[in-house]
Formats: sequence, structure tokens, C-alpha cells
Amino acid sequence: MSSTFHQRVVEIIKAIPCGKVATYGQIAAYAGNPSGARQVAWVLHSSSEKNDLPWHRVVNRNGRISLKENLDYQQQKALLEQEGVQFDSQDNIDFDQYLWIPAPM
DNA sequence: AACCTGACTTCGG
DNA sequence: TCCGAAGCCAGGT
Repeated sequence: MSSTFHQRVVEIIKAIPCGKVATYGQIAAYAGNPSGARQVAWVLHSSSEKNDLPWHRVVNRNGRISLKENLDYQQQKALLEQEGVQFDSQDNIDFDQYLWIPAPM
């Protein structure tokens, strides 16, 4: 409808529960664009603070934070650990426990 | 206004 | 199994 991909992604990200994580492709696919994973990243850049999105709950397909080891990276990791998400020695997240599965409409 | 890049993912060789 | 290219859309230069 009138909802854009951008808008839809925002809604989905906002729906991610505390202590869970989602992948770009997962969100993109759920928003209607299986190949629009990049746009999901731009939505976060564009409206993360604006829409107060839990951007830290979005990780790449490897269960690993996409950012390099900069301040944002450490902040994302810290926020996730704060919510109960545990990282292994390789700093990757166990999807078996923390991967969020979008509720069906 | 046009070109390039970007917090990605998936397919093909 | 590893490497390269394509696809998606918006924002920045």
C-alpha cells in the first residue's frame, strides 16, 4: 500500500523483542524484498535514532556484527549483552537461541 | 542532475 | 570450497 520498504522495515525492527536479534536479509525478506538487505542497513542509518530503533539487534547473516571494531561495534555488543545476548569467543551470536523469528501476520 | 558508495545477501563459475 | 558479480534503494558528493 502506501507503506514504503523503508517504512515497513522500520516497523519490523521496532517489533524485535528484547534479547533477540534479526538479520538484514531476514528483515528485508519479511518486508517484501529478499534482496533488499542493503536497504535495511540504510534504514538504520537513516532512521535509527529518528525512529528510536533497536539497531543493535540487527546483525549480518553470520550472526556477527557487520561493523568494524569501532565505537558503534562495541556499543552494539554491549547493548546486546545487556539484554542477555551472549557472544562466543569469536564475537558471534548463537542464532539457535537468539535469532528472532518474525510473527506471522 | 549524475555517479558512487554503503551496517548485505545470494547465485554462479 | 573460494572468489567474483548481480540485485536492491537511498543518501552523499
